[in-house]
Amino acid sequence: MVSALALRLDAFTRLSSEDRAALATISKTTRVIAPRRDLIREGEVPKYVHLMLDGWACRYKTLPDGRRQIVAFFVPGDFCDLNVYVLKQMDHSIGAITRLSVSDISREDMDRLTERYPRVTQALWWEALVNSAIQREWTVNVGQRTAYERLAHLLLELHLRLKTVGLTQDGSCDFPLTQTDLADATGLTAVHVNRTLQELRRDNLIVLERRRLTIPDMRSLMDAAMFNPNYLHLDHEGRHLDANS
Amino acid sequence: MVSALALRLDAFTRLSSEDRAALATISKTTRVIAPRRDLIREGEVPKYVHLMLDGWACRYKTLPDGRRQIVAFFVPGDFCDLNVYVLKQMDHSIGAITRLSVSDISREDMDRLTERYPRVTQALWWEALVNSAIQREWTVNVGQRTAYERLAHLLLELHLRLKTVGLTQDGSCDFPLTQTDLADATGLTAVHVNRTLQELRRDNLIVLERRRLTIPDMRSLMDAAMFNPNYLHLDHEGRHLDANS
DNA sequence: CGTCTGGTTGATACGACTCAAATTTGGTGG
DNA sequence: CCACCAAATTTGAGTCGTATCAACCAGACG
Repeated sequence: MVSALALRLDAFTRLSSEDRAALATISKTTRVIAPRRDLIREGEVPKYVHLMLDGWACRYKTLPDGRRQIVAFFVPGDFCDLNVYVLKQMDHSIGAITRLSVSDISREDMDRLTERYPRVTQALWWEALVNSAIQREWTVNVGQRTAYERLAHLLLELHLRLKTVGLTQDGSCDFPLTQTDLADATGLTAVHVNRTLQELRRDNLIVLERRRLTIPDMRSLMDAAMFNPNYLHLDHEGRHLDANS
Repeated sequence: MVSALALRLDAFTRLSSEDRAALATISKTTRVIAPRRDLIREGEVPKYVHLMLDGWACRYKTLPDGRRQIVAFFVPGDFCDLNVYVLKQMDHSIGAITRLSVSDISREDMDRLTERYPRVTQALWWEALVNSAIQREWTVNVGQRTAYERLAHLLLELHLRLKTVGLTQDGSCDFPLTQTDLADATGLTAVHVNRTLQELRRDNLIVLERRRLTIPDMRSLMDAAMFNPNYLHLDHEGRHLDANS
């Protein structure tokens, strides 16, 4: 049995069999979290790197008066918190969207790995830098795009990310986010998200019902969203999937 | 003469004299860039890590129709592009705000350093993770805060960051951004930035004139902005400055 | 001095928000 | 299998924050 960690890292750097053997020795603990529960909260001290095995989660921040912004979504295969490396305390929370299964990797295990296996370090850098790039694109999204473009962009990003981990079937994928989740992620209200999704449906850009998203025509949705996939940096060695089609 | 790189890294990890000696052997080339010129553009291949020695710069992204979002500001002491490490091409551009002087560090020099000096690696991780944290806060800023809070928050962040590198005098600092820059960074229009700055002035929260910013009362401005400095992670070893007062 | 960039002001328009209620969906227990 | 409930979605009406467009002004600079 190949560890989930190895599977993940293998996607973007070429691990040697020695690398893979080393990886198999760690990340044995799998934890299950109920939907809508927090994995960790702002202010707490991070102890583990979390590797998402199944389910969706989000990173979010709240303002003193209760306003909430989701700043990232996590889907299976994502690393949750490289912060453990250096930062003393969490500046945000991580919450489960669906029922979640995660693998907790201790700081010690991480250190042991990276000291000995440069490719693992390389992979972690990739993960951190791509996450930064995604975060930048989100800033652009809420800063410049209209509600219509913004939602189109977010749906596309999630679909593409799911595709790279094999979680799409033709143009469709599971989509457990509520309209309130989408609102918190885009900086819109749930009411406006609702009306805007209706527009996207009317224009035949998306089919979204019963927790399932279908994108009938990737090209048109990309145009509507002004979506440029370059920020996902899918063009690294070890990546076999194509961002388009 | 201590290299700029050493000075920077020393701020958040404790470098040994051996570390410092190694650092002195690199980063000798200093480059000067004219104001409002680009250092590097989206689509180009990153070749160097840039260390900002003097002046201000910004990271920005543009949409096909010309809309522009500034996603980060760089002040002296900041690293511009750790991307060189793994990513194949730039997904954004970096432009000079003022006349700039930067130190270009080649990928090879970086690799040589990090392989031999773990503390340097540690420092780079810190840099990358804090940049991510700042990016998240920017997403919150444009996603949730009103124009008034948003500008207050941005001005505070920049002031605090300048303070940590010794570029403030009591409550004031140089402030070369135009209202158009502020607009691009906050997702507002220049006109609205103008009116909102007037409000902040009227409320005695800021003095901003002739490229100089003064914050008469840090506490009140922080309240107005709902500013929580935790995301800047100033509480690491090696950091002597206090975030408050 | 004329030109240019950055800042300021006014009038008007619109995208997104608010509040409130109705409807649908999905899960649960009898 | 149906009744019930809570959560999620949808609809409507009215408001507001911010955008737009168009001048105008001030200082910097050649």
